[in-house]
Amino acid sequence: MGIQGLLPQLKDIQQPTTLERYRGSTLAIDGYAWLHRAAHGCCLELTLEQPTNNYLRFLIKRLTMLKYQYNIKPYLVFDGASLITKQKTNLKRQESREKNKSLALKFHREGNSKCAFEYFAKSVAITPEMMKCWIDYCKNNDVSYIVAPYEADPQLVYLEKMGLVDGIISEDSDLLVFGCNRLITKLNDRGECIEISKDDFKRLPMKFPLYDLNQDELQNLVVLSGCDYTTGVNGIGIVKAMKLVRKYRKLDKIILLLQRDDKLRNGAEYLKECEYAKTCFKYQRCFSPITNKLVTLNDIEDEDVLKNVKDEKIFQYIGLAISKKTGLRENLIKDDEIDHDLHKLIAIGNRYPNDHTKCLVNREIILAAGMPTTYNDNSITTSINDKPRCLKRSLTIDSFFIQKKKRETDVSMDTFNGTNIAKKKSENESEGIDSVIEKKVRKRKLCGGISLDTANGGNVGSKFFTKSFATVSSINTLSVCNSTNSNSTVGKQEYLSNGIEITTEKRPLKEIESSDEYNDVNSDTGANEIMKDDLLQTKIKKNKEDEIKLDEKVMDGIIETNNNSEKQIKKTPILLSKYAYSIKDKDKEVIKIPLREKDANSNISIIKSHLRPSIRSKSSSISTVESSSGSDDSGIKRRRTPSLTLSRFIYKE
DNA sequence: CCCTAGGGATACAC
DNA sequence: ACTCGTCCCTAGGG
Repeated sequence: MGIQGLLPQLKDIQQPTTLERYRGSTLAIDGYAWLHRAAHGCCLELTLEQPTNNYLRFLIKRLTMLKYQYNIKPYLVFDGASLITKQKTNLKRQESREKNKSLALKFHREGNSKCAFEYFAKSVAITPEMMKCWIDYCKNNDVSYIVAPYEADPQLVYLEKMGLVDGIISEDSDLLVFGCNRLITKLNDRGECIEISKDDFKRLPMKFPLYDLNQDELQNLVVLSGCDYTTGVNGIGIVKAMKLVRKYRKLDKIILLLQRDDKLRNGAEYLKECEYAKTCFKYQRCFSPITNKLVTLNDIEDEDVLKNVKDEKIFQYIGLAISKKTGLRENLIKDDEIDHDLHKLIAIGNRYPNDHTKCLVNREIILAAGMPTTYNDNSITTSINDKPRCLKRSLTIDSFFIQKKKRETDVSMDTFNGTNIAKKKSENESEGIDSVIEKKVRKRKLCGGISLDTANGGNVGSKFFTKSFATVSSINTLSVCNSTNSNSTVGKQEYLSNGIEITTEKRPLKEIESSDEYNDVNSDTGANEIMKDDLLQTKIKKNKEDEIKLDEKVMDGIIETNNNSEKQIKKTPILLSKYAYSIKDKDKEVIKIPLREKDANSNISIIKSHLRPSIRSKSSSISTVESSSGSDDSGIKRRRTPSLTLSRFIYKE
C-alpha cells in the first residue's frame, strides 16, 4: 500500500508528538485503517460470521480518547466503491484471504488456536456491513462521518482542502500525493503519534528535496517509482525517481530516456498508464458535504484534462457517476446529469457503495436477525447443533452489547432460528385471540406502565446504540401492506387468507431498513412495503427524499465542524406509542387509533373494538392455522408459525 | 557505497 | 458473495 519507501525518506521531518497538539481542532480519520486494526481483536468471530462487538469497542475507545481527553472532534471517512482500475488487485487480495481462511479453518478444526488466530488475522475482510455498524454508532453519538464515493484518500484530502478538518489521521503515504497538508500517522492508544506536515518539506535534506517539486512533479515521482495505480519501473525506486524528476521534470522526457536506456519495454504505453494514474490523484470523485454533491478532488478546468475526458477510460480512474436518467453508473462529467441524491444516500451509509439499489445494514443487526450467512465451508458442518453458541440463543441486537443481562421483555427471535417454533405454535393454539392481542399490546408497549422505554432507558436501551434499534422481535412483526394480494410472493413472505402474516426466515434487507432503524418504533404500519424488483427504481426515487430528510440531522452534524462545544453523548428519546395502527383492507389506508397512555386494559379493549369482523368471528381460525412443515415427503414449501401482527386484526369501522 | 526488491517475523487487538 | 499491513534485514546489482 501507499508509496514504497516514501516514509523512510521523510524520516527527518517526522515529528513525534501527541494529540495534545491538536486540542480543540477537528481531525479526519481514515476509517478503514481503524476498522482493520479493530478487526484483529475479533478476527475469528468475523470470519466465522459470528456476532461480536469487539470492533465497535475499539472505535468507542478511540473516540472517547479524542473527545474527552483532547477535545478533538473526529470526522470519520470510510472507503466507498472500488475503482475499476483496482479491481484486479482486489481480486488477488480476495484470493489470498480465501487461502488464509481455509488454512485458519484447518487449524481451527485441529484445535491449534494459535496458528488459527494467525491465519484468521490474515483472512479477515472488512465489509461494508461492519462499516455500517460504526456508522450507526456515529449517527447516535453525534460523530461526523462520511462514506467516500470511491477511495477514502481523496475524500480525506478534500475535507482538509475545504477547511472542514485541520488534519488527517491515517497511515497512508498516498495522502501526501493527493495533496494532504498535515498527516498524522502511527497514532496509538496513548495519544502518541507522528506528524508529517507539508510545511516541513523545506527542512528535508538535500538528498531528497521534496520541497523542490510541485504537486504535479510529486505525482510524476510516485508513478515512476510505483504506487497504487502504476506498477513502477523495474530498478527505479523513490530516490532514483527523485533524481530523474528533478533533472527532467516532465514525465514524457523521463520515460523516453528510460526506454532509450532499455529500462522500459513499452514507453508509450507506460506513459499513458502514468497519465491515467495522475488523474486518480488529481480528479478522483469526492462527495461534498457542503453542497451535497458529487465532485472531483480538484476542479476540472484545465483544457488538457478536458481533452482527456473524451477518452472514456479516464472514468475507470476517477470513478463513474450515477446517472439521473438511467440510475446506473456511467461515464458522466456534467454536474446536472449526475444523481447527487443517490450519491448522498451512499455518503450517509444508507446504501451499499458498490450497489446503490441495495440498502446497507449493520452487520450485527443482520446476524441478530438470523439472516443467512455466507459461511458455508463444506468441510465444516453447519447444523443447528454446530452453530456458535451466541447464534443458538435468542438475542436482540441490544443484547450483543449488554451481554450479561437477559431482558425479560425480550421474546425475540424464536421464530427465526426455529428452536421454539413448536412451543410458540402450541401457545398460539391454546390461547384465544384475546390473550394474543393482550400479549401484543404489552409486547409493543402500547401503554404506559409496562416496561416503558425512557430516554435513559433502564436496562432496555443498548449501551452503545441509544436510539431504539431494530430488535429482532420488531423485525419479526413487520407487516406488508399488500397482504390482501394473496399471490404476493415477494420477499418470500406468504399470507393466509385470513390476513395473518407468515414470516419466513429470509427477509429482504430493505424491510429492515424501512423498519425501526429509520422509523423509530411502530413500524407496524402499511409503510413497510416490500419493494418489488420492477418497481424498485421508482420506489427508490420516491423514498429517496424521505430518507434524506430523515438523515438531514446527521448531515448537519457532518457539516458543522467548527462547533467545539463539548457535547454530552446525546440520548435520542425513544418514542412512546400513543397509537395503534390499522389498515383498511381495500384501499390500504393507514389509520391511527388513539390509545390511552397509561392504561393497558382499556387500550386492549379499544383495539378489540376495532377488530375486523372476520377475525372477531373466526377467532377460532387462529388456533387452526395449518402448518405443512410436518410433512417430510415433499418439495412443499415450509410454512412457519404465523407471526401475528396487530394491524391485521383491527380496522376502523 | 547506494539503491532496490523480496522474504521472514511481527504487531495490531482483547 | 461488495475493501488497503508493515518493519527490518539482506542479497544482489550498479
